[in-house]
Amino acid sequence: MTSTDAPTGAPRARVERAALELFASRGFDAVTADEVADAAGISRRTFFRYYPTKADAVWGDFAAHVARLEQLLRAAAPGRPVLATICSAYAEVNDYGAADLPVLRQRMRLILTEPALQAHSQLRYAEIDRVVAEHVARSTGEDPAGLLPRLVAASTRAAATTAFATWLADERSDLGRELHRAFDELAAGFPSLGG
Amino acid sequence: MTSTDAPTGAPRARVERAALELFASRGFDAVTADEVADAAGISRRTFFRYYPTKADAVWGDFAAHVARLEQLLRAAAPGRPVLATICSAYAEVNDYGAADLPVLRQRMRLILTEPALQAHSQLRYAEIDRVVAEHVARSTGEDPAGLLPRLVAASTRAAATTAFATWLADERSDLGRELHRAFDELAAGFPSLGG
DNA sequence: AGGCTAGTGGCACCGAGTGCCACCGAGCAA
DNA sequence: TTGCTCGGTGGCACTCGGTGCCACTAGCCT
Repeated sequence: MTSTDAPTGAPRARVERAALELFASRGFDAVTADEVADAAGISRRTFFRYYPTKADAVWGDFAAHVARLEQLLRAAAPGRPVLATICSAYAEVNDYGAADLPVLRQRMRLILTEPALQAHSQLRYAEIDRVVAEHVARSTGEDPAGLLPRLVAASTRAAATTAFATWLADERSDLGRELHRAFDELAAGFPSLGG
Repeated sequence: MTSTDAPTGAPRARVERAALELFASRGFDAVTADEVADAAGISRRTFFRYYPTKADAVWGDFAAHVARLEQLLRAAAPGRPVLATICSAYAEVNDYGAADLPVLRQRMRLILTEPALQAHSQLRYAEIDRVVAEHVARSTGEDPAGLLPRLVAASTRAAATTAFATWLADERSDLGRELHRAFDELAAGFPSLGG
């Protein structure tokens, strides 16, 4: 992802790389938007035209991410268990090639550890939750705003972010495997808790 | 909660009421910190000494909230199922008298609908997650940073916020009942999903 | 009285975002 | 070539959240 050469794709990628690098080395709050803009060779004003927020520079083309997730969910086999479908969709959307993994790690480390980005992430997650809740609603015939669709969306997202966290903590782990471990626990009502 | 008369408790409560009222009527972003301070009869500078952030004025004494949750979890019967303990703790911490319910509704509506507050809430939730994860770690003998404690903390919090959302959507619903509905689904692996 | 302390307010500053306008370059018509 | 529009850019000034600093006041103690 984020490596498409759409019209004016190149400068955006430059900004994103500069931002990630600066934030990772000096901390999100300690880097001003001016510095990111300078490092990317554009003006501060243009930076805020590319990304509505300093935080948004960390998330690549997130709208495409969500769109892809939605596509996967819509294309899923109708008979398949809902949680399995959601797990596969999460796994596939986050299936990066080995070359892109370092950037993903850098990005996720920032999002999960920097308070400002942690806060901002809730707004991005809400878009994901909407898409997942709609899928659950389609699968069960319930209202997307009802308890079950919302709950499944929120819990699966919780599983996904938890998987990301444990994946980050272990340099050698595999993201897909962590996702499955988390979803398996969730789907079975946390059997590892015992009683 | 938040109705204790601790030293200098009164002015803080005035600020909180003014903030809640203004934010609810005109929207969080449309109200400046100056306006809240004026409405509460204090200076802007003092406002930011009471609350480190405009958003924090919406959450009452949240630290006490978390402390109470932690106490309940520590005092729980050791043999009891972990999820049941967590559900009870959430329910008890959020068990308000009828007189305080309107304020709670106002507060939660703001937190769940205003984007800026939605983002900020993630930082508060992280404190809750820490406490819950530690409880799970104590109960299972695992590392609090491991997958299971983190996952249970994140999923139960997801259940709680979902319960809040459905509670908000129905004027006549009972928060405790919504919490139990959500936790029951979660603990049983979402039986309502069917297969 | 003098002195200490806690709480307050005012002031100046930084940084994120935004609206506005001026500029520049590519295309296109005459 | 000249003149035109037009999308992308940069500069500028402004609002607002948040912070550091200092001066002031009210108690309170001896």
